[in-house]
Amino acid sequence: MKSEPDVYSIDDLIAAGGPALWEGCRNYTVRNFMRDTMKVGDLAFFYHSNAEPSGIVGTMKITRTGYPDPTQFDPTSEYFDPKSPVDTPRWLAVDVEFVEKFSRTIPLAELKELPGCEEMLVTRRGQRLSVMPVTEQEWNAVLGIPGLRA
DNA sequence: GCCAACGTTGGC
DNA sequence: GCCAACGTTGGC
Repeated sequence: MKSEPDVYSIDDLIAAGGPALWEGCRNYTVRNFMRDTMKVGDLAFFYHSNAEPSGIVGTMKITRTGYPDPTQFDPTSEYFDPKSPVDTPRWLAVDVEFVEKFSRTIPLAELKELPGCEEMLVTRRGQRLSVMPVTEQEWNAVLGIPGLRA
């Protein structure tokens, strides 16, 4: 799950001290992931995009899935969507809870070189989804990097 | 700041 | 329902 750290970083999630709304996704593929694929208890990587460097910074847990994103109905929110019907909300959100912050960022370039992550979606050229699935093999390959928990 | 990739919109 | 134009993402 990607977020620009200038907007919302893993430190912001830590500071939340508990489950936090993962809001503002306005892409139908991501919406469908939130609705159909993500389950309570699932683990996720926290990825900083548009960062220096961009990469994985830690992990979190999904604590609530696929419910209407309240920001779509909030005219004061930058994510307000006046075309979303109140009775059939167009956009969904999930709640996430901080699990772990790594000792360093794992940059995108390192992910591309990491054995077991050759097919990892986030490393694919042109891949712009803010939420995408990770295989167990990829998960284990990242967590197997020495020294992340130093 | 550039630009490739690709999702979305809207005319027809 | 096609597809060109447009907008956004996000690495570099």
